[in-house]
Amino acid sequence: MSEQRSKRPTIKQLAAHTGLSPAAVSYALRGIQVSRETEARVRAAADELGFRSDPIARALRGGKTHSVGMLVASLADLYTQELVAHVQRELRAVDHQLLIADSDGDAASEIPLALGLADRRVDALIALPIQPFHPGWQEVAGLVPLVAVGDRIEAASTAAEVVVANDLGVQLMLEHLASLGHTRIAVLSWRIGRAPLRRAEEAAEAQAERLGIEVRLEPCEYSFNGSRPLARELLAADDRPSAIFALSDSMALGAYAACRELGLRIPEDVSIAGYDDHPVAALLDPPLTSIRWATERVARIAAKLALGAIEEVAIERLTIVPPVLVERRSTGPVGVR
Amino acid sequence: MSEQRSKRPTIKQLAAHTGLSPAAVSYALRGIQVSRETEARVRAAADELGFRSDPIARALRGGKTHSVGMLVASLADLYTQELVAHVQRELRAVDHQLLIADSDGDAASEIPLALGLADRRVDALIALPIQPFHPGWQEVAGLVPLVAVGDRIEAASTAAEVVVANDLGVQLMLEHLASLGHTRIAVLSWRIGRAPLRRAEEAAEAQAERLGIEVRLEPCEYSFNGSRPLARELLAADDRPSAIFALSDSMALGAYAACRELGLRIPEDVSIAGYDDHPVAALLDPPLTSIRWATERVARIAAKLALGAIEEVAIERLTIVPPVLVERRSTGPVGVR
DNA sequence: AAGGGTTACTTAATCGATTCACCTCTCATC
DNA sequence: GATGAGAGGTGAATCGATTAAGTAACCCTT
Repeated sequence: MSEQRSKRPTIKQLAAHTGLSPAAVSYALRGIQVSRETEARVRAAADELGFRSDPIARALRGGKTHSVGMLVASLADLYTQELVAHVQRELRAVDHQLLIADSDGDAASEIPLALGLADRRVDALIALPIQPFHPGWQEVAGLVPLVAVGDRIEAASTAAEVVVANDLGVQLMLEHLASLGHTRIAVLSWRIGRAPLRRAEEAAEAQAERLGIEVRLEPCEYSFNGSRPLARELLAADDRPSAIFALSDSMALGAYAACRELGLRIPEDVSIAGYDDHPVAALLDPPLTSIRWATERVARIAAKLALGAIEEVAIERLTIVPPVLVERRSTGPVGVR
Repeated sequence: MSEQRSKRPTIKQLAAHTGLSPAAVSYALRGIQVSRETEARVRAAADELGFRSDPIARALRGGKTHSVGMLVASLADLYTQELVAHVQRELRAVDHQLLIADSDGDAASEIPLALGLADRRVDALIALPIQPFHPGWQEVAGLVPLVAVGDRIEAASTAAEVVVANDLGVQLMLEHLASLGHTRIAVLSWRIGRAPLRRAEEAAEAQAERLGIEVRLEPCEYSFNGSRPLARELLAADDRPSAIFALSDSMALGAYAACRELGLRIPEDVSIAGYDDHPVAALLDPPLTSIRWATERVARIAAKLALGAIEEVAIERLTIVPPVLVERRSTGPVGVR
C-alpha cells in the first residue's frame, strides 16, 4: 500500500552540489549578498535538480506562504461560487494559492475555521462573515490581515472592508415592486437570521412601513432546492403573495421551479425578484429581475485589498459598493385575480 | 502599518506551564505513553491557554496536514463549482481543509500548479486533468496520492480514478437526438481540444458515422457568455443545425440566450441539449435535456477515495460512473422549416 | 536481592529555509 | 604598511512539533 514517496531536492543538496553552504544558497536564490557568478551557478544547479523552495519550511520560519484564505458561508450558493472563482483568478495572476473554508451556514464554526486558516499561515484572510459581531474576529485579525466582504466586521480591527449597501438594494427592489402595485410581498431570507441578512431584513421592514405595503419575511433553506418547497407552499396558499423577492438568485431559481410546478405564469400570476444578478439570471425565462452588486468587481477589490495588506501598502480601509436594480421581465404589474 | 501580530501558545509554553517537557506534552495531547493524570493536566492547560497545534510545524516534520488539494480546469464552470462544493462538504465533515488551484484552461500551468499543491503538503490531491498524458503527472503522483476525476491519467500511477464514461453519455444524447429526426447537429466543445473532451469528440464522430447523421464539432469558449456568440452565429446561418448539443450545461445556457435573442423557440425551432445535469438545468424554461453523471456522487466518491488513500486503507482503484440521459423538454422532433 | 519488564517520562535530533553574528579576504586611503 | 570599509561568504540558532533513544522509578518474579 504505502508507496515510496520521492523527496524533492532541498537547499542542502543544492549546497552540496555547488560546494557552498546552505546559507549562501538561500541568499543566492534571492539574489542578495552574493556575487553574480555564485548566483548564476546556484540558479543553474537549481534548474538542473528541479529545485522548488519549500513553502512549508518558509512558513514555519515566518516568511510569506503566498496563500490567501477565504471563508465563505455557503459554497453551494451561486454568487459565492462566482466570488470564489473571481478571487481565485486574481490570486492566480500573482501566483498565490487560495485556501477555502466553508462554514456552510453554521455560525458556530465560523471562528474556528477562520483560526484554522490563520494557523495555516495564510498571508491574508478574506471573510464573508455571518457573525460580524463575534468577538473571536478580534483574535483572527490579530493573527492575519483580515478583509471583510459583504458586511462590516464590528468586532475586530480589520485590514479592510468591502461592504455592499444591501439596505439600498432592498429598498430599490421593494420600491420597484410597490410601483408595480404589489402590496403583499414575500421575502425569502436565510435560515440563519443573522447579519448580513439581518440588515437586509431590517431594511425590508423599514421600507414596508415607509411604502405602506405588507412584507412577510420567510426564513428559507439557502439553495435552489431549499427554496422550492417553501415557495410552493407560499404560492399554493389562499392568501398568496403577488410577488416573491428572494434575497439571492439561487433562491429565486427555486421559486421559478415552484411556479412551473403550480402552473403559475411569471410575471402574469406572480412576480419573482432575485438578488446578486448572477450571470444565469439573464438567461432564465423570463429573465430575472435582480439586484446587481457586481460580484466580479467586489471579488477583484477584495483580492487586491488582501494583496495590498500583504505588501503592507496603504489600502482603502472601507469600500462601499452601491447595488443597482436590473429590471428584467420576471416582475410585472399585479394582475387581476 | 505593520500591526503587531499576536503569537499563539506553543507546545513549549504548555510544557513550561505544566512543568513537563515538550515531548511529554506532545505525547499527552495525542494520549499516548502518558498517565491519565498527566494527560488531563495537559488538556486542561491546553484549553486554558487556547492551544492549537500548528499544522505547518507538523507538516514540516512529515505528519499529516489534514488538507486536500484540488486541481480544476475552470472554476467558472457550473459543474466544477458543484464538484468543488461537494468535495469541500465531505472534507469539512472530517475536519480537512481544501486547497484549490485552477488552471483556467491553461494546459501548460497544470503540472506546476499540481506540484505547488504537493509542495504545500496536501495529504492527497484530487485532479480534473486536461492533460492526462503529460509525463509530469508521474512526478506529482510520486509526491502525493493522486485521485483523478473525469478522465484517466495515463502518465502516472494514480492512487485511484473516478472516470465518467463520457463516450456513453455522448452516445446516449446523439441517439436521442437522432431518434427525434435530427440529422444536422452542432456539438459545442471546449477550446482546448484535449482530453477529456477529446474523447467526447471522438465518441461524437464515431456515433455520427454509426447513426448516419451529420455532426459538426464547434470549439467554444467555456462559459455561458462564451458560447452565446458562437451559438448565435450558428443559428443565424442559412444552414443552421436543427439541434445544438453543448458538452456542458454552462454552454447550453449560452445557447438558450442566443435562441431568445434570435426569437427561436426551444424545442420547436431548435433543440438544445446539455451535459452535466446541473441543478439549474431542471429549472430552466424549457427544462434542459442533459446527461447526468451525478456530480454530487462523483464528488463524494473522489473525496472518500482521497481520504482512503490518506489513511492507506484499500480503495477502489478504478470507479467508472455511467451517465444517464435525462430527457426534458428542450429537445423535440425536428420541425418543418 | 538480582534480574526482567513496564510505565512515564526526558533529551536531542529532525524536517527545510532563513537570518543573526561572525569571519576572511580584497582594495582603497592616508 | 597599518586602518577601515565592504563584499562574499560560513556556522549556528531558529521556527513548532514529532520521535528515536535513553533513563529513572517501580512492580513482580524467582
